[in-house]
Amino acid sequence: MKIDPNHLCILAAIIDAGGLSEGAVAVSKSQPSVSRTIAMLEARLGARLFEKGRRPLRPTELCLSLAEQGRIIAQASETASLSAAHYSRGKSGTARIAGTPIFMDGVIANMIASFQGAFPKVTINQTYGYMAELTEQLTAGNIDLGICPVSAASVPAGFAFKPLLRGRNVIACAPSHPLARKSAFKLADIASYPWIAPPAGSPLYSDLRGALGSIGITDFRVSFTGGSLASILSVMAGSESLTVLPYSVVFMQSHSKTVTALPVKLKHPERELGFLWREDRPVRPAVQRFRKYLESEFQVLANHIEQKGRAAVWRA
Amino acid sequence: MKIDPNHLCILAAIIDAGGLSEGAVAVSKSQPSVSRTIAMLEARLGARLFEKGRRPLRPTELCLSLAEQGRIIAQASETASLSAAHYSRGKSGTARIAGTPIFMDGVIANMIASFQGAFPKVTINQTYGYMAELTEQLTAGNIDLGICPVSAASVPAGFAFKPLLRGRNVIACAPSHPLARKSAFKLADIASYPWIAPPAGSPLYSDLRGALGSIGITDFRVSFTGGSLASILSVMAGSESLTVLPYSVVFMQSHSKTVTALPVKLKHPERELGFLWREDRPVRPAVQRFRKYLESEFQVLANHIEQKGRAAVWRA
DNA sequence: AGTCAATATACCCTAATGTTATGAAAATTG
DNA sequence: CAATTTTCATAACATTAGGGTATATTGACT
Repeated sequence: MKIDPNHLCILAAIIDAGGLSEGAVAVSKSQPSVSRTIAMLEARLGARLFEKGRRPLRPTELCLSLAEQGRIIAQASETASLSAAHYSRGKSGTARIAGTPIFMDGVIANMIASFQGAFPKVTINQTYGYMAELTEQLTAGNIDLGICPVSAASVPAGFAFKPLLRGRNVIACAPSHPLARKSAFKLADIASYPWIAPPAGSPLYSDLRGALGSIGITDFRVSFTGGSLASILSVMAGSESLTVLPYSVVFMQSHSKTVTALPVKLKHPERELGFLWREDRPVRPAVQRFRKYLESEFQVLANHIEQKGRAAVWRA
Repeated sequence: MKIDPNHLCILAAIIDAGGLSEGAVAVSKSQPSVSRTIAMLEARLGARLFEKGRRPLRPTELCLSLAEQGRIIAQASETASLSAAHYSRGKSGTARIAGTPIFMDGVIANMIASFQGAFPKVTINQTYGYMAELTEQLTAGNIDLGICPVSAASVPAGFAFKPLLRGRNVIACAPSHPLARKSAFKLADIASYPWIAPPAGSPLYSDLRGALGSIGITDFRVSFTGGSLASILSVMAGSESLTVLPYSVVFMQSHSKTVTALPVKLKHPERELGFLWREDRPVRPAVQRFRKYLESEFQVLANHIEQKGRAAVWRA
């Protein structure tokens, strides 16, 4: 015979509360309702659950063993409620994000770290990809959110885009670089250093030529290409190489003193870094939470960048 | 928000069974019923439990974590059902019995042992007492069943009595006793040995005089009195003492070769050993089970006693 | 594209559960 | 020990969650 788990919970509540009336309050039901529920349970079980004619209701041994299970059930039910609440407030769950490697490594990774500090039960699933892969993965439902530089005009149909940071590229080098230590230098000097090119196919790669062209440099030597941010920084630290990086990336690395920006005004790309997602997909709470978190982080970051950048890089 | 434990069970069933329809079968409900239950749950949670528009129904992560609890609940519910079934079949629970010490130790204890072998989850709560205490304890609800010699006529109002064994007392002694080794002896010889008297107040004590009187012995020396069965047997084994015991007790001890009965025909008491209980009290299944068990054991015992007794004791 | 199998909806109905008012009985207290 | 209080049970009634059958809908597969 199957016993309704609810009834077992009520049983446990009565016993733990020390009385039918108190138990009724504990499960927020009326006293008669609980009384009748017990009576029906007894009838179905064909056994008494409380000794007859005792006013401080005394449970039988059967009742006690059933209440044991009732407690377990109440506990599980409570846990379920909590995890549902957690989930729908975005405090647990999974957010699957993907983005361009340089940004993910140079900017987002830091934010993920602090996000995880605040919401440790949210699992972040991070992968890499450029625009084409991102739209593909979003459509396939493999990721929830893309993060990449997009020119607002080129957002594909069916996708939503929320800009976070305007694109500002800078010429980056190691802090120990000869040019970084000069207060002033000629643009022509720049061209003589070896260049690190971002991974082929990345938006940065095309930015590189455009940016240098904008300051009259068309001829330069590429000494290293295709690496991740980590390898770019390593190469840069051990050489006199230059490269073009988003200022946000340089800024985020500034505390580690591995990279700095030269005070050269480049032509900035039309693109803005932002979120990309399919607008026809429901947004899971954890994703929503993560998005909001990054948005506020980026707002702070954007201010800092604007101030520091104006002072140190495009002061010209 | 409180989640109905039943719904969590259903969730678990669906996932474990690998489909809504199979899950419905698993919880023995119709498919539409389960479908609607899920839909309502989703509405209340404000979150999807299964991904929309996927035919082999795919659970969301929230669903999985809820199902986890559902499994716990199903398990607890199952356990509760089982323990209820066990209980109402008398396979678990408690039986509180009390009886006269000599019978409890000499006869019932053995039966309890075998009963416990058959029903290990039934707790037997054994205490001692004579008629007066038994009726008192029964009325107070401290015990479920009394076991003692009662003359059918003297059953108090409100009590029920079920006879198990007619009273047959014998003269008992150690197997090594001089009289036990003789094939024949005069009754007068008996009187010369020291006597062990049963505990004062016990029915046996009054039986002692009556029985010996019936064979013409009125003058005898009491060397030991008041002990339990164990002490009586010990004293008897180490001396040439005689005593009067129920033949059932002597019979049950026969395998241990610590006591034997002299072939003397005594006047048997009017009383019969039997169960005593209050007929206005509901009988718990475990008590019922125990009672039935003892009844059948006693039936067998009664036959054995009748045969063996006729052959060895009251053959005269 | 058509078929099949799985899930969702519509509809009706029963039974469980809730509420308030009230009765009964055990426990407590003067 | 009678009066009172506390606690539980019952009655009567309203509501609705939840069950079933029949049927529509929709992914998935050939």
